[in-house]
Amino acid sequence: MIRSLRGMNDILPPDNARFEYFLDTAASVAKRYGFTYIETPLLEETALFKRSVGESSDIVGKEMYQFTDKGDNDVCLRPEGTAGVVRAFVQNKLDRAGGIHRYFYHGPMFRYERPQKGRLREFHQFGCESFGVQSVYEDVTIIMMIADILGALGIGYRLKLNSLGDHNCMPQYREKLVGFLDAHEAHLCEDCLRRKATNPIRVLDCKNERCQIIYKKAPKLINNLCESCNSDFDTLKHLLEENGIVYEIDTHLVRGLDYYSKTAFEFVSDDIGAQSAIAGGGRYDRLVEFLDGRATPAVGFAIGIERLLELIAMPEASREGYYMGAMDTESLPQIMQLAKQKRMTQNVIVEYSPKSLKAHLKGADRIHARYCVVIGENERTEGKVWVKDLEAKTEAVIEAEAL
RNA sequence: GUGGGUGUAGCUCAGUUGGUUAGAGCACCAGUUUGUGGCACUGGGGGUCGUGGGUUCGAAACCCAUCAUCCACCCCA
Repeated sequence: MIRSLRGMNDILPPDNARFEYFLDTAASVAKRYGFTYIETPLLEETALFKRSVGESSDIVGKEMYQFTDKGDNDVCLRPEGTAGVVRAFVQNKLDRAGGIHRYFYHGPMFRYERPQKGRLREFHQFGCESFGVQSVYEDVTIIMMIADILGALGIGYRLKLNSLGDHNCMPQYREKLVGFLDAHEAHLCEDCLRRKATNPIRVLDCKNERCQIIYKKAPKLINNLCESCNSDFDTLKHLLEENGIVYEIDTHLVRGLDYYSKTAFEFVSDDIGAQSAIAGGGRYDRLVEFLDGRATPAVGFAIGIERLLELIAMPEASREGYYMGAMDTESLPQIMQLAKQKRMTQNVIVEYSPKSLKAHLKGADRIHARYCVVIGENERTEGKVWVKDLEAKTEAVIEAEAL
């Protein structure tokens, strides 16, 4: 038997209903916030991700589905959504057009990782990207939008917040931190020594207890922000408070992708296992430039759809649609015609084998149909149909055209 | 990439210190006699016990390998 590849799943009932419900909900909220749908290719030039996500990240370093195509191009399946949207933004010269551009997207992402609960090799994200707004108010709006989406789905969460500084204060802080790490080099774990060289900010996220004890005394980025970063972060916090959004500051929140600056946030759930991040994002003011566009401030996020699925509170399923059947072979053609008519506006399932009324009712009930329509000999000779509303438990024999 | 757990019916799982035709519940199909659903009852279909070796008179069970899957580390959505 041929199986799907490891970490790549089919989405079947009943999860597909949740999946669809999530997309409907998220897209309609995003539209209310002025975002429009954008679709970009699943396959992109490898260089795009190297330059945006960053070579020091695990995603680019070891998790990409990368290969050479028949035209000898170095390509890979997208491991995340932002890079492609930014590429599209630049390629279509929207950076030069000026103004504000807001997009949302959804679709599969690919990362070659060892699968576990909440972590797949092919998974789906819903994300938004906003271009051209410098104001931290946009960051707040985006966070409120995620809260709206999660709220509409009945999903509880904790919001973690941090500021990563900008090209002004971050490099200075980095130096300060490296100085601190040099002073404690003898006591650091191997991973941290490696991180010190590649991406020193990441050491703060180290799970090693001995390292964490040391880092308690490490300089904190949040205390080393420049004036504008600091005041933006304050504004962000105040606005969130005023809008009733509870957050916690997590100075160790260092998004894994290199392009973030200033605002970084992560929505986590405590109910879904070790892979607890359900949404993450932040500001990436330099990324458009990195991808050869004109400097454009931007902020965005992505939601991991599979991680939400089991948390979604679905609206109660009600009886829906029609079940149609005949009691004798002669009546079957009429059922087919009735079904054709009704399908202009309604869901209709037709039972093709003639059977007793009782058996039809059983069948209609099993598929949760609202109405059971049956034609027997009596109805056929009179040009009528028998209809029962399985919810109201009422029934009637009516003219076929009146159905 | 590293560690641990688990593979028996469509699903959830039993299966005694190795013993004869491998079971249950749910689901599915059919029936319970005149044209009335959910309940109940009766019957039925469906399994090369993940795969390949080995030990044994005999393996679903014990051993080895392999594959798959799950969980965790790592990292992240």
